[in-house]
Amino acid sequence: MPYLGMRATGPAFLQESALSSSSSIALAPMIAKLRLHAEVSDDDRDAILGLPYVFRSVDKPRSLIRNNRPEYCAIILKGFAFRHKTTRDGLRQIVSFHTPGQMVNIQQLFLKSFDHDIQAMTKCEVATIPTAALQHLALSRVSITMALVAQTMVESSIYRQLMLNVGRRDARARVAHLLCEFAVRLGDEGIAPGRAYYIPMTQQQIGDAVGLTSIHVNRVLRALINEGVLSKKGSEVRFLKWEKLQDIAGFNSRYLHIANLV
Amino acid sequence: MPYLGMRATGPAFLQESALSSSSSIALAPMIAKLRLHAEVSDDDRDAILGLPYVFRSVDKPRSLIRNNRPEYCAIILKGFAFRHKTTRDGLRQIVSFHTPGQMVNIQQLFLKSFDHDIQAMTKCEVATIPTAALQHLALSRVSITMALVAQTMVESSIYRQLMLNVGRRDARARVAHLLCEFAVRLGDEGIAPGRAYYIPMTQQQIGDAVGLTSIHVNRVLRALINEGVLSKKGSEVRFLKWEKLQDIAGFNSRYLHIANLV
DNA sequence: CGTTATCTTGACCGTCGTCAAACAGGGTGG
DNA sequence: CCACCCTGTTTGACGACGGTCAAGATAACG
Repeated sequence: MPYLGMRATGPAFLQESALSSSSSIALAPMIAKLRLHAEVSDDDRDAILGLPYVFRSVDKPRSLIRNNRPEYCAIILKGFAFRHKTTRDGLRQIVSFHTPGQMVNIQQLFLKSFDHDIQAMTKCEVATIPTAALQHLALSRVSITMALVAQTMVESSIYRQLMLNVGRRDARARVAHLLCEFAVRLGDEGIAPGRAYYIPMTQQQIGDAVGLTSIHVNRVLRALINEGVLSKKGSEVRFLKWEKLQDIAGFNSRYLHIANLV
Repeated sequence: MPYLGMRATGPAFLQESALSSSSSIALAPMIAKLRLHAEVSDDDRDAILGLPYVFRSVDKPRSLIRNNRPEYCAIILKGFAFRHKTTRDGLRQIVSFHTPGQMVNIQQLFLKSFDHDIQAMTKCEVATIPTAALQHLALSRVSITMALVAQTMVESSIYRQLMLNVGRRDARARVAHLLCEFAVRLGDEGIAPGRAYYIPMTQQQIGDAVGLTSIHVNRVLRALINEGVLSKKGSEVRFLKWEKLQDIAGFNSRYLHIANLV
């Protein structure tokens, strides 16, 4: 049975357990993310770190959230996840990717129903916070609400950019753009041509994100590799010609609203 | 020179003028929209109605906002507008449509830069509220903040749905889905087969919204009309076979989070 | 070491884009 | 009131980008 600071061992479900609110640094990634787009005072930080939560671990192909349990909000502490929707006949569209520190279902604080799903791309460590506690915090500390909202505003901006890609660019640019975004979101200090980035996406997932089949994603990636723009070994990607990749993608990081990049 | 409650006569720019905060019902559409997704108490309503604003009128192909003026937030009182981005080489993607009562640039309250544009689809009447006044209101009345955020959450949900359409459905379904969404957003009380809906979009705009060329949009619309699914005379659209249109689109209004529809 | 997921490649085909030209409609000015 | 735009719609011919199907090669994993 999971409890504060201890990994859940059973199936990847949130099991009932006593919640503690003693301050801990487990939620620190959340602070770091919030500070990318808003001011977070030390008081705010402490209030967040003092939130009650349950720690759990979710294995790869499983859902981070459960639609029938709106009373918990999930924060990724480690690993990657993606948000996706599906059509009636099973076609999937990935609409966003999530990295450590992000709260993946804030909308539960504001909307009644949850109409999509969030899956772990890698093994994930997740903190689950009771929605009620979060609501209380949001009401009592407006600055935290503002920071959370700023984060969702950035997510919206990323949605808009992805829409432009999927709707108006060709396959090559779409794939290149996705890689550019990942590179910038993962590497805080500029892109080094030789450095390896861990991008654990299957070609199927890339296709689902940019509206292509995995087969065509493969053709595009092969071409980029043959041209020496990037190299790839498993999930390790190296950006050999970063400028050229950005050019192919029509990429400009402005839409990510990362303060120290603008 | 525009002043409270009076139409601006000059070019469609916000001219400087004295701001009044005497309560007026001009902002009432905003209340109505907020109440679609959140509780708005009478006190909150009065606080919103008491906001200072400048009334102005924007003609069809012009921008509702000016990127260099983040100190004002715009609310549509009458008319339609759309939000769009463009690639380097001029390809346009419309990412959302906006109807009366919506604040089109709340993100200015949270993010520094504004990386896209909002244009009037029809002649629009707009109220422009000083960002500072709105910020003050948001800080002092958390419930209003919550209502505004709920609205942006719904907008995000619409983004995700559009992404699914553009990324994973064929042209026929995409166009049908766009029409379904408009019908539901415009008609509050269900879709009457004979009723005319005013949908003032060019086929070029439909294409820009769903990632198609205007030419192909035309082919799809022609087909739908020939099959008797809908009829169209100028901007007047009639949904003759509403069930069938929904079926073609794979449409389900859940993602719009309209309370009385769920 | 076997089993399964993922990647890779080729051949073929369809949806949708491109190009071009004609047509309708609504506003403006003579 | 008609001529004349300009914008938007409509249609056809043609081609390409990317999907589909199928099969084999690699890599991941228990």
